[in-house]
Amino acid sequence: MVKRALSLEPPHSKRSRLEPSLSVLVASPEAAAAADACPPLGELLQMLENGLTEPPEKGDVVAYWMRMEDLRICDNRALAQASASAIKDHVPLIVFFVLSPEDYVAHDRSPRRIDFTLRNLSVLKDSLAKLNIPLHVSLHSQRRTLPSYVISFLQSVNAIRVFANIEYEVDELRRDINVCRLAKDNGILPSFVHDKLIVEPGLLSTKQGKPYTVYSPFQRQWLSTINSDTDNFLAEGASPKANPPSVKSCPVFQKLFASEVPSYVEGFQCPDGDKMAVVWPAGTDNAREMLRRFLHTKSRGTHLGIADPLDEAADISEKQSRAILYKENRDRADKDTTSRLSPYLAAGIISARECIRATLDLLGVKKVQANRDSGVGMWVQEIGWRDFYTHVLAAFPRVSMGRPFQEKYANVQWESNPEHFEAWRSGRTGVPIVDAAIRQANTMGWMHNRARMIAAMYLTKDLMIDWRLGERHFMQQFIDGDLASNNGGWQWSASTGTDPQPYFRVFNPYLQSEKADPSGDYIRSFVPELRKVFGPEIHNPPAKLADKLGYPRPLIDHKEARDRALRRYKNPGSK
DNA sequence: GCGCACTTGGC
DNA sequence: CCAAGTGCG
Repeated sequence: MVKRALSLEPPHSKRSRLEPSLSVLVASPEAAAAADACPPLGELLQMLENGLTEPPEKGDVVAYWMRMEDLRICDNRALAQASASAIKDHVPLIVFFVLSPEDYVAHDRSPRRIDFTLRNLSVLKDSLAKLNIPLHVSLHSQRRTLPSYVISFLQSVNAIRVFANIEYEVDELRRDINVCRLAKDNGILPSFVHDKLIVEPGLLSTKQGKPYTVYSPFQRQWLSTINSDTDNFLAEGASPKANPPSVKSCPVFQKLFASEVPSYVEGFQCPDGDKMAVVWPAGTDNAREMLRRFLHTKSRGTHLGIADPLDEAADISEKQSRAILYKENRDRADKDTTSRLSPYLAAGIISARECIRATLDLLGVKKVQANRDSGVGMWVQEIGWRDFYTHVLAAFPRVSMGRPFQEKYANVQWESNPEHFEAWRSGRTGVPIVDAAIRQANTMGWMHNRARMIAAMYLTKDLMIDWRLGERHFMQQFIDGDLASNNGGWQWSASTGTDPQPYFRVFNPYLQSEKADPSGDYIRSFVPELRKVFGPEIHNPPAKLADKLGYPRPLIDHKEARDRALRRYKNPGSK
C-alpha cells in the first residue's frame, strides 16, 4: 500500500514523536477542544434551518447526491424525499455520486472499500436506469474544491434542489456546510437529512442535558425512545418513483445515462477484487439475503458463491438460527455465528432500520427487544453500539482528530518499534489468535468482532503501540471501515475512550484464544503454519514446535508487557 | 452522595 | 471472588 496522509497534513495538526514510519496525525488540544465546543453537525443543521433568502427559481431537475454511506435505493430518506419533491415540482429526478480520492487518502479508505463502492454503484446504476433515473458517477481530485465542483454540476443540469443524507464525520460535515452555503448563494435549495442511524445524533441526552458517554445508560434511553414511537424511528422510506420515459430523449439525460461507473480509482486498485466480489457480493438484494439467512438459518451456506474457510466450520447440527443463538455463540470466531452485515451497514447498502424491523418480524412483536439475555436482543444491541459511537463522534469531534476521548491519557508513552508494528500488521506476532485475526483481515477485508478486540488490545497493551496506528491499519484493510465504530472500538481497547474501561483490564490473549477459538479451527484456517496442530497447544505453541513449523516465537512476554502497560497508564508520561 | 453496572477480566 | 475506576440515575 502506498504511504498516504503524509503530504496532506492539515495545518492544525502536528506530528507525534514517533518515527516517520509510525507517525500519526494528532490535532493540537486547542484545535480539538474548539471542534468539541462547536461541533460541525450543529452548524450544518443551523444552516439548513435558515433556508433560502429567496425562493429557488424554476429549474429542470431535482438531484439526490449519493455518498459512500447510503448506497441503496429502498428505505433511503434523502432519496425518498428527493423523489417526492421531484413529483411535486413536476421535474425529473437525477442521482449523482462524486468520487473524491483525496478524501479517501485522508481517511485511510481501503482499496477494498473503494472497489466495493464502485461495484455497488454499478448495481445501483442499472437498478435506477429501470426507473428512468440516471446515476451519474464522476471524479473530482481536489477535496478542497469539491463543494464548488458539486455546485457547478448542479448548475449544469439546472437543479432546483439537492438532497443528501448527512455524514457525521468532521470533514464531511464541513464539506456539506460549504455545499449548503454555495447552493443557497446560487438559488439551489439544499436538504440534508438524518438517515444513517435509528436515532439521530443529538436527540438523546442525560438528565444533565449532556451527551451520553457511557453505553448502558445510552442504550436504555435509545431503546425506550425507539419504542415510544416505532412508527417514526423504524419507518420505511418510500421507494423513488420512476421518471417519465420521455427523459430518455432529452440530451442532458442521455449524457447522464451514458456515463459509466469506473472500474477502479487511481491509487486504490484492489489486488484481490475478484475474491472480494465473491466473499462480499454487491447490492441490496445480496445484503437482504444475508440478513434473512442470519435470522432464519443455522449456516450461511455457500449461496451466491459466498465461501470462506469458516463456512466449513459452521456447526450445522444446531436447530435454531444464528440470530437466535447469537448470545451463546457470538464470541466464537471459529464458527459461522455472526451476520457479517457490517460492510453492508457501513456502506448503507441495507438500512439499520430494515435490520431492526426484521427482528420484529422474526419475533412477531411490535416493540424492539434489546435485552441482553436473548440472541436477537444482543444483536440489536450491536446496532445500538453503531448508533452510540456515531453519537459520540457527532458530539465530540475531537475523537476523530487523533485525540483520546480521555485527555488524561494523551501522554501515555508508546513504543516506537517498527519491527513489532510490522509483525503485528502482517500477522507474525507469535501469538496465534492475534495472527489469525490479522491474517483474516488481510485476506477477507473483514474480522470477527471478538478478534478485533483481541488484536487491538494486543497492539495497545502488549506491544504498547499507539492505538491510532492500529486504527489506521484497520481502515486500510477493512471493507467495512466506519470511522465512528472503528475509532470507538480502538479507543475502548486502549482504555482512552468513552465507555470507562479501566486501563488495568488487559486481555490475556491466550485465555481469549481459548474462549474465541476453542476448536482451533479459526487459527488453523488463517495461520497455515499451524494447520497440523491439534489440541490446546495451538493457542500458545511451545518454542520447539513453533521453530519446527516455521511459526514465529512471541515478540514479548505477556506478563511483562502487561506490567509495563499498567505502569505507563498509571502515570501517563512515565516510561 | 450512594450504589449499581461494567460487550467486566483475572486470579 | 474481587476490583487498582467512574458515569449515571
